[in-house]
Amino acid sequence: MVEKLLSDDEARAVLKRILALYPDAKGELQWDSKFHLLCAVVMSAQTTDKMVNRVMPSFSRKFPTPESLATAPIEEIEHEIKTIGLYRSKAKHLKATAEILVDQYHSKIPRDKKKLMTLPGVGEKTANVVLAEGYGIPAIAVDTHVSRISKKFHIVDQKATPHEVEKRLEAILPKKEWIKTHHAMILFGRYTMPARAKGDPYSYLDMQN
DNA sequence: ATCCCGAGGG
DNA sequence: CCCTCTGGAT
Repeated sequence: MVEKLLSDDEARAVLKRILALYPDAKGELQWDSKFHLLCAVVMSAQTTDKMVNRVMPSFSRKFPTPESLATAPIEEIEHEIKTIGLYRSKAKHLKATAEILVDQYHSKIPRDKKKLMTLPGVGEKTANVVLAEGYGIPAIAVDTHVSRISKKFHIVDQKATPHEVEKRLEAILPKKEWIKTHHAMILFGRYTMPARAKGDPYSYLDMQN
């Protein structure tokens, strides 16, 4: 069967309504430096940010700088983040990323999407979060919520990749709206229309179909 | 396509 | 018990 996608205007109307529900949405990850922001976002894969926030204070004290993380024993890093899941690969990626930051970037966090994406554990979604949250650079990070919401409302095809979702959203929204719409979609997906939500998606928008 | 993986909610 | 959580590497 053929899937009917929303027009640009229809998609904008849905997104505008989501934004109206969460006009002041912001990222909920807690961080005190761009380095710790990067670490927190790497950790947040397939994990709630509540769990990440729970380990970040101790993590940040133990590993205040890229140098301290790069030289730490892998077991020590694993121990700090064990409760967030996927901890072995995340610990390995975090240490390797810290080593690259020290060796190639003077321990600074690159302000560049392609450079960010060369870091172990950093893909397009993570890079976009760091750019948007850390540097205020317009970007739409496509996570499970953004992807799910975009598909439920047929803003994109059901088999669209995260990259395709990102390009579609960026094409229909003015850059000024990218970051706040992204945040609104996250909170809408987390609190209003979670993965187990059933029935007509528009009923969650309080909007006529 | 498969693996990584603990914690929380239903 | 089963599903999901601001994914990325192989």
